[in-house]
Amino acid sequence: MRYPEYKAVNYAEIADEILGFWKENEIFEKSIEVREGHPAFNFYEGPPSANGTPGIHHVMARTIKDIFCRYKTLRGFQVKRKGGWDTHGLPVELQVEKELGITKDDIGKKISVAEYNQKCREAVMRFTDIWQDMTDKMGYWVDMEDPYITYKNDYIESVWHLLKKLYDKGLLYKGYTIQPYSPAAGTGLSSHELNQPGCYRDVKDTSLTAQFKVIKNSKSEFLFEAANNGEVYILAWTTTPWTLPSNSALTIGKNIEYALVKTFNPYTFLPVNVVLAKDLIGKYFSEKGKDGDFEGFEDSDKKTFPWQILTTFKGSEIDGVEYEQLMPYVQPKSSAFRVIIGDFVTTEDGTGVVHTAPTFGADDFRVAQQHGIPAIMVLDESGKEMPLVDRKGRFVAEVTDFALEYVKEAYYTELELEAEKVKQNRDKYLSVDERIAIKLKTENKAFNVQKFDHPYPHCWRTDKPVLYYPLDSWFIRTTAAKEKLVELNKTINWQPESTGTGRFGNWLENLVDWNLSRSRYWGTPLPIWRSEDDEEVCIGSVKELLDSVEMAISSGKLSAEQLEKNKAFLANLDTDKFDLHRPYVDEIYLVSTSGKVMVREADLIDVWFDSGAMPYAQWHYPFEQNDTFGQSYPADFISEGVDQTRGWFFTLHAIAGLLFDSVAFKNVVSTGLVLDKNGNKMSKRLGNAVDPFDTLKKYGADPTRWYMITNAEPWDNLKFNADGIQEVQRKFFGTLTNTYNFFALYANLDNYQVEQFDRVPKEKLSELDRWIISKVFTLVKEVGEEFDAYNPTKAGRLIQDFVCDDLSNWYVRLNRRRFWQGEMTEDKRAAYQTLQHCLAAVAQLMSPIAPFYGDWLYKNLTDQVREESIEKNTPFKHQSVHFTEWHTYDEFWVDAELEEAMTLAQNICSMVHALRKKSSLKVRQPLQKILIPATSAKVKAQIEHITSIILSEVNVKSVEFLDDESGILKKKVKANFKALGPKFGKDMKAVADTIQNMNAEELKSLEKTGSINLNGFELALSDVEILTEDIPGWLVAVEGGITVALDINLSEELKQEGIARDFVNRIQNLRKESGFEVTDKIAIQLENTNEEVSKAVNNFKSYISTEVQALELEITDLVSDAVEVEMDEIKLKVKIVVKK
RNA sequence: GGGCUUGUAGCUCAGGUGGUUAGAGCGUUACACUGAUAAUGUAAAGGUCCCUGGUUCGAGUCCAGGCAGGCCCA
Repeated sequence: MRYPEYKAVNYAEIADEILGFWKENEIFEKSIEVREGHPAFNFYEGPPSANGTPGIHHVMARTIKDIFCRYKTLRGFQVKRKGGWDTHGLPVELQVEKELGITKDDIGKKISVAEYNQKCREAVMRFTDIWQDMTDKMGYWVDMEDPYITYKNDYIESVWHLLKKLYDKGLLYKGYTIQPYSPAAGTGLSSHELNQPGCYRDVKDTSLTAQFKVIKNSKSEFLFEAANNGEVYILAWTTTPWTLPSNSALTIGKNIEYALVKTFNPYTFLPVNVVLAKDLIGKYFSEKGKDGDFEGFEDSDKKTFPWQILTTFKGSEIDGVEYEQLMPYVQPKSSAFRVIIGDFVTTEDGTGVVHTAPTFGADDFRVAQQHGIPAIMVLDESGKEMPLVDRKGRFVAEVTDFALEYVKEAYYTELELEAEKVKQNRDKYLSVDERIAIKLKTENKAFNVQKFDHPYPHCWRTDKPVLYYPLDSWFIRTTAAKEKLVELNKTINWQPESTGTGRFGNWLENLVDWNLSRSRYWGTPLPIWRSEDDEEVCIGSVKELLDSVEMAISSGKLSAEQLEKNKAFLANLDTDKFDLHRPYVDEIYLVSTSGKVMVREADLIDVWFDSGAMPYAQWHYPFEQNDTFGQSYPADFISEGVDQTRGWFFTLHAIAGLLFDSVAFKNVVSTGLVLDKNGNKMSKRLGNAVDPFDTLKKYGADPTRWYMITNAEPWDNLKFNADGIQEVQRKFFGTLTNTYNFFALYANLDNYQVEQFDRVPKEKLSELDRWIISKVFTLVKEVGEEFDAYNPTKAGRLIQDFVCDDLSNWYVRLNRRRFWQGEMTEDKRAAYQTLQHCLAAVAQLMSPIAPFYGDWLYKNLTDQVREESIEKNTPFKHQSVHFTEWHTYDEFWVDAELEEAMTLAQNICSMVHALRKKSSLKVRQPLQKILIPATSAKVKAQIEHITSIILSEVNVKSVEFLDDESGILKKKVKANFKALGPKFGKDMKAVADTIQNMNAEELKSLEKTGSINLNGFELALSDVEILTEDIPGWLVAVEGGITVALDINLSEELKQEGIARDFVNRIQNLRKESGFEVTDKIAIQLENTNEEVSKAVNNFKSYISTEVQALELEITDLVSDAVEVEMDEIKLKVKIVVKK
């Protein structure tokens, strides 16, 4: 047997078998070797973290990566893919803490930093085996033998090198971010700590709506005009009045509707004009006072405040309007006090205007930075900038009225409160907030003051309220390169495009500096050492570090203990204890040029920097393998989830743009989420997560991959439903396997072997052969285009449609006879060659998506000619489909006319089937003819080409064309709106009516001359569609401009043939039931029970005999041991025996 | 709250540049085929194209505003 035949296939077993073949023969390694010397296609693997087990979404993500790497290999590129592991970061720490039952506070107490980090190091690689296993089983090719690992010293060294380069360019600096801070504990809190239960508590604070006085200039003029040159104020609300001395901007929403309202200040009763969001007017003004009496207010009881809307406008119209500083204790360094636009402004409470103090709010800080607004700062005793509140939570001396007072009452002890009360000379202590409110009220700067209940975060250690406070942080000055990053992004091919222009593009447009600092333990340490006098050094390599340590040791400036620590560090050099992590690097003491001791800045860096550094650090650039780096940079292709847009995609882009003036990747596919079948997010907690191993085992990798890719475009979310995989199995893989089996069955019987040289020439192929080959070439072209455009979904769907519709359902079905009948003729060889060609092409085209099955199919088809092919250097010389070169595209074989004609044939057959159905004429009953009105010479010619196909498919004797002159045709005319639209526009209805009512004469004239003028409309032939229909006495179907009429009259001859065919059918069934071999010859005896049947059998004796391979066919009066067979209403008695 | 994205048949999805009758597969129902047969074919039923406005002779498609789901950010 040349071609393996399969009874039932199990796709998981195929995958296992091929996986074994790959491993044994090192197919992956060879797929790279065979492209040695070819151009490289660079792929970067985004490192997963192995501290958790892989999920089904990883199968999805990795399938995408695999597809394009395999595709590019087929296209002749060498595609190296180095794997990697992301090993640092908070999730690892949290996992370790959970396992050890400790919290961050215990680190350094219950467990040493060294032990803790050791635990992290172990935990993070714990599941690598499982990952490896999944990688194998899903058929993802990536080099896991020699992956990059972000915690390795070499990797860290490369990261340090990059940081140093940034430092040298002045792009790495120490600044601050606004973080939750507990003045009582003197420490910052992570958002994780803030989310502990019980941290948010309801408190009653003084809330204040302040009046910010607008300065009149060109931007604000329209407000003053509307206010008749009265004073204009912008209202802004805050629950933290103590931040008002630090105000430097007002933030509004660009699309929010604001109003200018004329009224009186409720405390000073002075006339004012105030700006606030229109939707919030109801919160400040009573309905009673609307358009009230302004004149009489002075003399009224002043309980009802009249108000009136003077004008309304969008936020964008007051963008940039300037105002006077509200509490001018400290002046900013540059121009401030402007209205700016922010995306976080709401109209849920307040005034729709946010008082912005960059030192005390994260939003405030960000939006101020984006708009170049300075923070209000003072200098401390050492000359460093600090906010108006110190680290203990007290106002600085410059805020004279409240100097050294705590901004929150809760920070005072009982005793201190008592003392303050005395100092204030009041019955009751009034908080800073309350006294600020009083002060502003008297200055005509407060519009509303009231108590306000709201949840506020508290420190879990001290139970005292938290402040949002600027804390030291290291930053990368990404804003300095914003323009460049935006420009570079425009050269990247994003799939889908909207992620690049929208999500990523907008992110770049609103870029803020990258906060690199993390106050943690397990991560890449920031390689910066600082002295107390702010002398600092950034270390860019291990050698530099060692040199610096040596210098420090010999400087004589270190204490005995420091000296000892340094020596201990050096002692570990060249041992496996040498480690660039904490705590070891913390125990290194360097000495500055001026002779001061420098200690390491305690921060770790953002893990995203680790992964963004992989193009360089994976090769230990620039310390090793600089050539490899150079050749593999930048990446041609990367792919990760869309959630990485601001993660890995950004960090790759930022580092490349800042340091290398380059993109890091040229093409990127961002993939959507894998949801459960109901569209819910998968989570282990909810138990709706799909286990990838179960899925791969149950359905096989190929159908799973195929399903994921063809069901939805990868950037859409996928509703994962295993039923869908089953459908793919049945529909696509089942059909393809059947088609192969069909080929194998007959090829083996005929002893047919793939012919690579002696191809039957094109002109000797049948129409169907030429058609399917034309289809294959078209398919090759289109699939290639889709893969090139990084759209695997469309590629897969094209392949699937070809296999199911064109190859199996049309080509094979219509050609079965050629395979099973007769000797090996040229025509039969042509059929084998054609089918083999199609199957081999499909094996290759599908192999990027279904790598196991593609290889399996390829091997089944070609293993037998491997040696000969190697000898003669032909395409099938390759051991695996993954080494082959992409199917050539040759116009010579493409015949668009024929493809069109065949579509016509398919439509006509479908219509005839429908007609038969209507009159219950089964296909076995031959009919005399079909009539097709030939509306054009072209259609007629096309149909003539494929007549025989139609006739045999629908079992009709002949096709006749009807031409115009016959007079049988009734024509109908329809408007062609597409053509008429541009010509007649508004008159469309009238024109359509005119066309509808055209009479036969007019239509004839239009057809003859090509134009006609009706009701003043000049119509061309192309402006209408002419249809024919209704042929009296015939069954007629009309579809897409083609009309088919079926003659349903049955002659005696046709009836008999129908019976003969039925008879053949029953005999074939009998053969099969009796278990005869396909090749067995038989003898038939039929009992003469029905005259009509006997007559038909007699008349069609030779036809029947050929069909059922009967050597004898006898009709007798009595057949012993006959079997009873039903044929419609007739009961037959027949007997068949094998005849040797 | 902002950015991006999705919404078409019971389910999963197609529907360049607007064109009057919106398609496919699965599922359902009916029928057919029976030398690919634990396959296969044909047909039918099934639609408020998320909603409301607008532009247009004409909107699933373009515009505006909503609603609902998702992701990221806050």
